[in-house]
Amino acid sequence: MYNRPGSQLSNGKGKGSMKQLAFLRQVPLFANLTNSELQALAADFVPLTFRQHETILYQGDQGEMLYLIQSGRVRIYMLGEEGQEISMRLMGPGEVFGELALIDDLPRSASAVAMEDTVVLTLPRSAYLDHLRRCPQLALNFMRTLSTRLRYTTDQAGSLAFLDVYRRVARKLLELAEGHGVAEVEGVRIAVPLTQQELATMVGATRESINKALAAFRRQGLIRLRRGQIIVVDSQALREYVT
Amino acid sequence: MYNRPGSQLSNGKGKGSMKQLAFLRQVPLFANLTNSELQALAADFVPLTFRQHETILYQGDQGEMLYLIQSGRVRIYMLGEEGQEISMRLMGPGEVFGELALIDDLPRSASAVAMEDTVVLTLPRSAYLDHLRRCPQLALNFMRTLSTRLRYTTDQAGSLAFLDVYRRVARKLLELAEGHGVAEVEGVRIAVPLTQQELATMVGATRESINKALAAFRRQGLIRLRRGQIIVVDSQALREYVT
DNA sequence: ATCTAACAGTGAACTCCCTTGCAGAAGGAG
DNA sequence: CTCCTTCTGCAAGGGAGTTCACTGTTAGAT
Repeated sequence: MYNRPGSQLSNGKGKGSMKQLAFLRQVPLFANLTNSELQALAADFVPLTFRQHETILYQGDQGEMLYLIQSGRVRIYMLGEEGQEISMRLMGPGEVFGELALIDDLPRSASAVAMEDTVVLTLPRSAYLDHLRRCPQLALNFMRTLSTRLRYTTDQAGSLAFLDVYRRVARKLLELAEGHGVAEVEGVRIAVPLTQQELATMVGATRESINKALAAFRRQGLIRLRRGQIIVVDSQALREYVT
Repeated sequence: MYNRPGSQLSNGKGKGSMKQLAFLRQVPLFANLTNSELQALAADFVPLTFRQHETILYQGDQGEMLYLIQSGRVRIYMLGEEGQEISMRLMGPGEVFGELALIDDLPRSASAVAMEDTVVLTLPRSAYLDHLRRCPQLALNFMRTLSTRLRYTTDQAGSLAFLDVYRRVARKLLELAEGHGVAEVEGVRIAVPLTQQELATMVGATRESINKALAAFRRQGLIRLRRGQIIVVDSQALREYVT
């Protein structure tokens, strides 16, 4: 775009475009795109803001948007027959959700809720398909994203089938520390406000079972607990526990 | 390459190409491709034959091939720490596996075994990537395939988390009847030789639990059992049971 | 400053399912 | 035909995890 003066970049949508572009460039889905491709994408994005605990999209709805998290955290979950939740994934900035419904045109398979105040960039279905058609690199990235997701989900199913609750909790803690952790003096703090109930939905167990597992890990000095906060002290020991 | 007349279609590999093309055309992954695109693909496929119970690929291996089932059935499964199996899916003619490793270059996440004598068409990684680049329709189809798989896997994880063994069995029976069933006088026969042990790995339970569930369903007249064969008599009642 | 709702911690009873163990039936190999 | 292996069918016992019931704690509202 820098070789096309007076671009549409500085129009209404494009506020803070330089920063925006820098952000988009580091999103895996948009890796290795040319400047003009990125700018074309950026022009179509519409930001939306959600408060903590607000629902972004509902399971069963028709899917018309792709969502990219700019800031905040989003939890994706499914609802069982009797209202039980199971969380499929927990996402942060740079991650994308809502893509499936765009491709196969089926209703949304899960709901999405903001865990904190969150800003998402939305891209309408038709625009996304357009870009996919025009930009082979984007298509390739998208396949890679889907592959990654597929491996992750498969893995999750595997751990539900193989592991007991304690191990599933340990595993999830490590995953959360890896993906949403910040290093501190005590250890790696999981930087998402997370109730035991929510953690329970992520490993497919009850809140009480999670409480027991966490208490055990705390007694062994593997983790430290604050209200709504978990600090992984000895990730090595946790890792060994899972094995 | 594909617009070069006197194509390499009728060379060594292309034996029975008319039939081959007809087969490829009905594979979802290759839907809506032009003749020349299909022929280009067909020229790169190499058929391989596997006997019943032979392993086609091993979890942990490096993935260099895409597999398309021409005839037979293939079961995909993962191995747990202590050698326990969990089956991820059961596939028949026209279905594709081994695609993930092609895209993200990671080791195979699961093993594949032939449930019957099976013929697969294999496509080398580089050839597939080539075709993906050249043929946008193929790329789109591939995304759709991945989407479908992702929904399926997510669903599986959900049922592991939500449902008890009886319901999981009922659900799996319906799915098998749908995907691999043949209509008969008694009901829909599941046309895959399937031991209770294998069924157990598909729902994440023990062989004994499966036996109990099947016996219960048989007593209620929902299914009929032969050795290695299951006939779904009352699929409606089964469906209601799951709910 | 107090009240209230949501969150965290724990124990007892119960339940589903796994484990263990065994016996009968069916199929393939010799 | 007979042996041996694999598959199927049960049942008692045990254990991991859920359900239920309750108390203590903390944040946020009034």
